[in-house]
Amino acid sequence: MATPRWLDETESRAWRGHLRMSWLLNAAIERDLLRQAGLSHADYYVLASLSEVEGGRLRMSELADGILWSKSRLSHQVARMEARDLVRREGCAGDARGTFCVLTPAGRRAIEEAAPDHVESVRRHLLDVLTPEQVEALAGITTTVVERLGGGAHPVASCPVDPPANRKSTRPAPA
Amino acid sequence: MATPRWLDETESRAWRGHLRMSWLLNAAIERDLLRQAGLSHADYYVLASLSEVEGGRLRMSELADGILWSKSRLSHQVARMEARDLVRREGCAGDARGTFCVLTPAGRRAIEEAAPDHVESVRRHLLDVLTPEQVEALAGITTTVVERLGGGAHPVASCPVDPPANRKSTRPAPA
DNA sequence: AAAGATTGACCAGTCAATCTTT
DNA sequence: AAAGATTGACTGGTCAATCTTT
Repeated sequence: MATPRWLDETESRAWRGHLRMSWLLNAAIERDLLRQAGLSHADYYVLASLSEVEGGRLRMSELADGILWSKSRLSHQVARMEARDLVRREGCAGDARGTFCVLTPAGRRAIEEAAPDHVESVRRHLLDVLTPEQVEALAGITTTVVERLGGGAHPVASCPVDPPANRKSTRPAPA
Repeated sequence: MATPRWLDETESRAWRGHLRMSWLLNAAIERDLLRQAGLSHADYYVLASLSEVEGGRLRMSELADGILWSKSRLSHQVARMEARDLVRREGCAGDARGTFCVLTPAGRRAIEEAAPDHVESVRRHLLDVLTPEQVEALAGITTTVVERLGGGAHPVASCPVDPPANRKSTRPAPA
């Protein structure tokens, strides 16, 4: 086995920095979300995904693929959310194996109320701290890495972290 | 409440990209580490931190601060690792409240064997996929964000993800 | 047998309570 | 009372097994 190519100083800052940043960023945003909206990040992912599609309904597997979760994890999560009346499960006509996960009115309300603060939180902790060039660089970096890691198979319902519905809303495209 | 400033396309790519990248990267590296060395990422953090300090020993609180964990989490983790003979706990002369976490010979061996593959893994999934400019940009971005998030209070024992000891080793500075 | 989904047992992490030493 | 650390109960996630429909 050849002698390993250890990380140089910049590489080390990039890797360790990434680890710390992920950890701290996640903690900060989770904290904000919980305090302001009573939602976990996981809740938000699910609600946001549903809010972005026509009818607020998605097959369990589509939803799971979209947010890169295992079916099992999603089942557990949805069970809990169902108990809180944020989503509801419905059988799937045509393919009796399938199950739809559907946004309830309360779920819709929850995500729409949560979104503005959440976006603000993401800005405060990440985007507004960086220069526009850095934001662009981050977009490029993550796109490249994600493609390589096979997350390139893009999510059915786009990603989970957006503001609410892009559809019926009168809001400017929130992307 | 003012109308929220939704994310534009680049911002959205940066934020969602970060989320996906973190998730996928963590999964890939954890998988490699487990397969190649039988260690979890958490194990690696602890072992790496210890391997980087004189004597392979650190107070529990210092160790916890270094890797941004709660004392509670570290206690549980160390208890499990102690059972596997990777670390050992020792009382602290002088301050009887304190506890040292000490690398065992087996623990030292484990981290030293794991490190080369781990570094290779980090390169394969992240660093080698990026241009040198991107690596530098990532270092800059993460440094900025981490400082803002207060993780700026730098770790006592540096960060957790390095190759083994920088000290007695004959290796070129790996950090 | 494969796809869609759920379940239960188990493991890891969090939170609040506790204990000891300073 | 504060600092250092541990413990136990609870929550969330993983893995393997299961069940139904295709």
